[in-house]
Amino acid sequence: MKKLNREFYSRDTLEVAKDLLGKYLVRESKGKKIVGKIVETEAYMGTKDKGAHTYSGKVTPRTEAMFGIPGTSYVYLIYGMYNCFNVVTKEEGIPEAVLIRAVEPIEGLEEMSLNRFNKSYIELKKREIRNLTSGPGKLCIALDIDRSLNKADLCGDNLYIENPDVDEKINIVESKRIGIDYAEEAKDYLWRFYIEGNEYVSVK
DNA sequence: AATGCGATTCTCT
DNA sequence: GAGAATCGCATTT
Repeated sequence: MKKLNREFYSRDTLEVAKDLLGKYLVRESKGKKIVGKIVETEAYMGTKDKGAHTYSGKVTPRTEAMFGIPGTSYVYLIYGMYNCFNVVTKEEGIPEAVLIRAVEPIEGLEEMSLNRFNKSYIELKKREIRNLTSGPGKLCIALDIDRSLNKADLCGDNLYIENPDVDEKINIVESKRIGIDYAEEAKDYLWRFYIEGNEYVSVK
């Protein structure tokens, strides 16, 4: 059983965020399979986190997904044009989630390239290859993830996460989260995790 | 009904 | 390193 089950997600959010590093995010749509290795994550800790959408604790149309069952998705629109993909964790009613900030392209390179730059993978410049999936908005474009996948079940078949066949040793770096300067003391929490030395991490 | 702005990315300089 | 693009949501009138 390679696919991560509900129990994996039904744990402490910081643990899930770290354990997701090195796992394979799989997207199946239109008969195509796209796979990226998760290399960067951020934890958002519900009502005690000023950086989280759910800090107020109120259920709203946008944040409703974060209150859902662990192992489902929370996809939201940011800056009017980009989607961000999160994994809902902990337990139903506790609005915590892990933002997937970057993946490393593994399989379906041609499909990713077409989604991102509308041209073939072999035509990409080095810079474009590095920018395929090195950010939360970028990976959503590459893996064809949008808000139609909000509240999707990650224990299903369209979008899921699995263990790689051979897991390699990784060093995890802990650092401050990106883009939440308004979050007062919470902006300094070391709730961002990434694989040391990986080229696809968005901010080193 | 109106307002203000963001868990980003891209393109320039 | 700075500025633009762009719109749904949360909050305020």
